[in-house]
Amino acid sequence: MGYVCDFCGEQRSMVYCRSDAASLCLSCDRNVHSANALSKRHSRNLLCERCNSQPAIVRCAEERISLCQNCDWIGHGTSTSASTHRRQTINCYSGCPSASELSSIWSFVLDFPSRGESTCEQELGLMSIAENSTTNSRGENTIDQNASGAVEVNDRHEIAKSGVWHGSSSIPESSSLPNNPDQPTGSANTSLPKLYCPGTKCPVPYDDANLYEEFNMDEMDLSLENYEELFGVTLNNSEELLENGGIDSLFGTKDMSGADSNCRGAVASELDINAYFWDTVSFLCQISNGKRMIGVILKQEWLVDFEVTVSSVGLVNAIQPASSNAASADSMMSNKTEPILCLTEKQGHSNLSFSGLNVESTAADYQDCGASSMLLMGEPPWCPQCPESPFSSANRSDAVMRYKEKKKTRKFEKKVRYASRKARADVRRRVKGRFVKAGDAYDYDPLSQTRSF
DNA sequence: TACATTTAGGGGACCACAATGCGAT
DNA sequence: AGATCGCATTGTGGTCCCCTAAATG
Repeated sequence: MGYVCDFCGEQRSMVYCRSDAASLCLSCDRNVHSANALSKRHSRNLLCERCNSQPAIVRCAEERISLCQNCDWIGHGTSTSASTHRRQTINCYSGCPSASELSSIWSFVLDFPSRGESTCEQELGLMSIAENSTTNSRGENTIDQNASGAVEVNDRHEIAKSGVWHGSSSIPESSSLPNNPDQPTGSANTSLPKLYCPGTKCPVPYDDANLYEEFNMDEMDLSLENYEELFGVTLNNSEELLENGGIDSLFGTKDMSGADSNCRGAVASELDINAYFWDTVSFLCQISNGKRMIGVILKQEWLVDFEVTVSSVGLVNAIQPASSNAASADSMMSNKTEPILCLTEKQGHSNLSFSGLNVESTAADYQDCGASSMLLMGEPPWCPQCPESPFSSANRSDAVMRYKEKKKTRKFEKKVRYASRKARADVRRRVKGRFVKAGDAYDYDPLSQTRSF
């Protein structure tokens, strides 16, 4: 069962645009990405035919199916029989390629056995070249070009040229391959993620010391969507998070009954603290009434950010080592790799919501703690797990590997949550950058090449 | 070296309105 | 319990403006 186009909501989606974070049918892909020069530069790829949510990076010749990295690994990385399947790299593209262009990029593009019912394939052949196309003297549609004057096809050097490899091993990274003179420099999405086989095939063995060295809060993804991905456990119910030790067990904290009371001075009034981090997971927490604050501090760099972010609510004083405490500022700052869980509690009851899931929690769920005390303790962040903890070391290792993998492929492009809104904004007229009412005089029309005054 | 001025860069605010969320019916 | 309605909120991009840090005199 496929998914419908994010834009028209009617046609079956076939391509994925990372920039728009949208799955589009071919027709809408063309319409959306022909709007302006910038949108033409969006790198798109086929949609994974298995999960229908991620861009496909390989095509299995045996199964005749396009797969994203994850599905590829699931299908080929774990099965010895399937691991020998011939697979072909799927190149991404930008610009507004014609049907012939697309078929040249994806030789199999007109041969989707599992999508025969879709009308998009027909569109591929019938796709009209609209406003951006020209017709030559022979009445043939010419290929749309992007700002640089050419349809960009991003390949992956030699492996992409030959296009085929076998086995379950990782796709060779671009950097390990000879430079391809044809490769357009600076084109988007040229470095596809390295494939990992968690466990024995992981090219970088999990190493605790290395782990914390690699953590950099600056690169943390602030999305709770990572929960399942990172921990390998589905958070079916927010209560699960708070049961069995709740966040404490998740974070591997220990009893903080003897914690520095200075932390208790950190009180927020009405506030939303947006981000709480723990290693590979990040929480989006909303504190309903400022009764409780949770902070996780990983490294000095992030500590600074944390202070700045919530200084207005007084947490700075709480997480900074108090003068009365034996932990000096130096020791705090030198303890870069040790996360701190700082929980403050003003009242016994508060509402936490985790990404929309409201959680009723009681004071017993958390213990007051002191950041500086944590520092003194010097406990590693991954404290021994409770026996009943769902997060075994194996799961954790998997989570760490997933985190590392994601870290390598992470991009900091602006995420567009609603492609339809973006499309609307892209064509909306403005005055000095500001949207103006329809019908009002404007000085900038995104749809026109030149400004109108 | 200390201070004042200039320059460069970053980030937030602003705008309209369709999409979305959510409570009430 | 599900459907419908109506109101409030959200999110989108280009430009301007303010603030801070760095550079210069």
